Amino acid sequence: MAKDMTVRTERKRGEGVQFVYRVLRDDILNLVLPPGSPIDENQLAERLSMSRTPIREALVRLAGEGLVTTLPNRSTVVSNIDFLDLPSYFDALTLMYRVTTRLAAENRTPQDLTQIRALQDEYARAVEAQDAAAMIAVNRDFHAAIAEAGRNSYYTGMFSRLLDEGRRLLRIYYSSFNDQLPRRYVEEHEDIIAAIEARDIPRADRLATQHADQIVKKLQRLIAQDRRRHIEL
Amino acid sequence: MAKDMTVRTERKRGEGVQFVYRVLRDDILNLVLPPGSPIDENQLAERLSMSRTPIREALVRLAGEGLVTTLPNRSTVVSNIDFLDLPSYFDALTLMYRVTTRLAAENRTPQDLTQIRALQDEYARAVEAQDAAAMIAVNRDFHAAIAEAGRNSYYTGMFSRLLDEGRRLLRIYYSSFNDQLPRRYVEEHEDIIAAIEARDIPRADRLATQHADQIVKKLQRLIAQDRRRHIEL
DNA sequence: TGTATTTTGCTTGTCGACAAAATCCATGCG
DNA sequence: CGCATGGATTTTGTCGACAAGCAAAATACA
Repeated sequence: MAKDMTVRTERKRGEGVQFVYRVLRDDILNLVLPPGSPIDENQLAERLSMSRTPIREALVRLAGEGLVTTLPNRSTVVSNIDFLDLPSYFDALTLMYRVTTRLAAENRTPQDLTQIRALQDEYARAVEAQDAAAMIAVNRDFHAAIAEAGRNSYYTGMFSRLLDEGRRLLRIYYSSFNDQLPRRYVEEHEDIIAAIEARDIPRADRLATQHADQIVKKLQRLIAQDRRRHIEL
Repeated sequence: MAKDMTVRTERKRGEGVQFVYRVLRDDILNLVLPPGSPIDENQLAERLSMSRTPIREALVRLAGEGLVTTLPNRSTVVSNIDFLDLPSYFDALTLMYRVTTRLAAENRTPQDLTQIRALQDEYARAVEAQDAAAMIAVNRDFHAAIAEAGRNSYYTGMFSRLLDEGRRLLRIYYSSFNDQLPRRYVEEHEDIIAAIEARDIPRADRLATQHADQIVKKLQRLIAQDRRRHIEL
């Protein structure tokens, strides 16, 4: 029989929605709920032992972020990853990589640098441990920290959303990860940090562009492979 | 006595949330509800003659877009415009002006051009009529249409949100509008359209940058004036 | 008179219930 | 045998109710 997923924690008033939101968000980004999965409100309400109202509010939030799609009068489902739109996604991602890294080189404080370095260390450990899930999550946080150092809340907001969206994509294609690329990413991160520390804006821009291209190309290759496999079945 | 604001339209099931959302959004963007206004759920529920549930869902959506702020266990209020963050805003706006216009020059179809021209005509009419509200709204749609022509849904999404946010700012400072600048904007729009039609990407980029700088500088001047006025009181 | 504390009133967060809509399923017809 | 029809069931959208939480009013006290 399946594991009992019921969660019956005592929660303070007001924390309910946030709790549901986080649970669902994590499950979606980690592909525990793969794209297309229907989300049953009643079932969730029972599982988390709360009423449907907070569940619905969490779903509305997720829908606002595009992680979930509500079909009127029909079930809400985990949003699909639109593969036709991937070139646009890569384009936007590369642009945000560039502008956030540039701004970081311009505005970083010493505190920002220590924070960024800490995440870089964590990333290196994840690579050493061949822990793909951790690599994906920490990589996200690493670049989010760089964006923070740029001190532009609009960019950090946009970029965070793009990176979250990307987590699902990476999860699909980087699930088994045993080549030498991650190590290369570690080195590229080091270079980026150096440029940010040196306040060398053009170099930061160049490195960020290269790094983004690197990742995008790798993903495109993996996706192309995957496509071919599907066709040849 | 105040006008009776009660709205008692028969609405189909499922349209309730969208209705509230649109009413509130319009009121917020048009400063009918100025920043800081508290939004009372009960009052709204009575005014729109529906229960609090759909109202809350609409508020959650608006909170997700940053247009309202929910203080836990306290009233939700219309989000303030963060004047300290304005340089960041202008920066992000300029960037999005550039990339969307570039992409439009690259990918526009004839249909896109007719759509853009239609909005440009509408804008010119608004300028002629000295209708500031219409100018602001149509200007938004004009640039959104250019973004659409660029065929990158991530950019259009980001840009739309920035433009909406900007509507409030423009509303504050462009409420009385009687100088020669709007006419200049019309001309600049014309030039941008020409560059997009000619698929001249560098020129489109340059013109978009100039146009954005123009608007940003004007706003900064108005804001600086306003600041001084406040201080001198 | 001024400050600390209780009370009161109002607003929000959550709940269970109900009705409209959609889906499912069995039956009947071509 | 396939497809349409219609009722039963599930699921969503909305409602009214109620308790927890906060702010201001009222009270007690120095």
